[in-house]
Amino acid sequence: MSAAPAQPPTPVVRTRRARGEAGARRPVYDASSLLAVAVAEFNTRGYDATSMEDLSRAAGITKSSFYHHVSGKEELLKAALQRALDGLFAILEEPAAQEGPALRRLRHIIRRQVEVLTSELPYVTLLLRVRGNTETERWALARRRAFDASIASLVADAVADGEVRAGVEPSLAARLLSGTVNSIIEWYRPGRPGADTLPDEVVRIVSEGILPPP
Amino acid sequence: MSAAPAQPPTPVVRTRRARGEAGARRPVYDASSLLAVAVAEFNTRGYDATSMEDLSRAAGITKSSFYHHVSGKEELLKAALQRALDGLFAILEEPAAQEGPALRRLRHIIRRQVEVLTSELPYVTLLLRVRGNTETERWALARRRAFDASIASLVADAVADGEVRAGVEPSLAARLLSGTVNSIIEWYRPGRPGADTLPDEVVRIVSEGILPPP
DNA sequence: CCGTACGACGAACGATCGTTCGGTTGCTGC
DNA sequence: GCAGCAACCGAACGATCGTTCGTCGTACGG
Repeated sequence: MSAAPAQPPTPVVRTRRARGEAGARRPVYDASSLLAVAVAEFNTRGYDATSMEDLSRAAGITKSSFYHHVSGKEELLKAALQRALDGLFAILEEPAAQEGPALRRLRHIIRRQVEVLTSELPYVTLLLRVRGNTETERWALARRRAFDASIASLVADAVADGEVRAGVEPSLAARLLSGTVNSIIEWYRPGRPGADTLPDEVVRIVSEGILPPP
Repeated sequence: MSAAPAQPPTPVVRTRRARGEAGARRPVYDASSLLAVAVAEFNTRGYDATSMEDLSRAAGITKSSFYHHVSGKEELLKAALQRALDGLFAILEEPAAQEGPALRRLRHIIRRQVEVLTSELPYVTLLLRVRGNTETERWALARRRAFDASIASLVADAVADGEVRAGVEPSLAARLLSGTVNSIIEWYRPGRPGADTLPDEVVRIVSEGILPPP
């Protein structure tokens, strides 16, 4: 499997070994840097199609060495999904997401969701592709559904308050809203110009529409 | 792998054997019915996580029997992707997609794309999840990009004609447009009420927006 | 300058992968 | 009623999967 183009003997970005004040040594790879490498591989080949051999090769060490730092494949997945979910759920805890009229809260959440999608792109990408094969994946799916349900409930509130134009079924609007925002992971890549204006542009587009009304 | 909940010994829907007029026998399973079974499994577990054992069990026969009907796993994938791509590209050949002002053509294509997405749901779902690990997957990815490029070009034409409201960057609008439409596969399931009105609702929402302007 | 702890490594484990093969069964056309 | 063939099955193949283990080299604390 994973007949993807074999990458060249990837140069490894090692966090230089540093001595702690108490004399404790730090590993050459910290857990988060190996996680970043692994998530990048997961996203290009897909989680199931990525072997531990692929991961260790991308990190520049052998498979057995890789296991010296991580506990297993699924633990890597869980850590990545945890990070993505933490970023998303933290949005709901912000004051601007909890106070004020539903429509205003909704717009704030969408703007922040775009920001988290772009800043935590690899982790959220992995989250949005989970299928539910293992217990870890099912847990992530359930948490993700809970997040979407929060937004859907907010859309329903906005409709009930008369803040959203009539004729739009709330559940359909919420689904298309989430779908539109989440689709950003399919094309956004960090470092492109105008990335800082993206959140506002997205909020504007879901508000005004893409095409003009007929 | 594929620790997904083991389904009960699935009852098999066999197309009853029929004698052809010329005396040719038809197999108990025709190729398309086995393809449908396989694609359904691919979509629930993911292509890589689905084993040939899973497919044959879903069809109600053993793995070796399954190979009597199909030539291999990747051939199944290719046939499914072919069907999805054929459905999408056929839209571009319709007269209403080739004649008239860009905005009108665009709206027609979107409406038809929603229809194809729902009528060919399993196949399009598989197409939208392809990652590019094998030559077949890369071929499907390239064809899909060509389809998206056609729509993006049409959006650019509409903007150039002054038919789309100002302030929307054409490439961003096109990407969010495709993302919105494609996200339907994440939640649409056949047989739900109001399915026939979905295409028009989607066209309306991408035209008027989801939330009211601030 | 030595002892040790840790990072890296090769080899191998059982399991499962996609695929093949030879043989059995039961219906069909003649 | 017999020959033939399509459908089916059990068993096994080489490969690769995720994971484990014992060992080696070496940089660092003492």
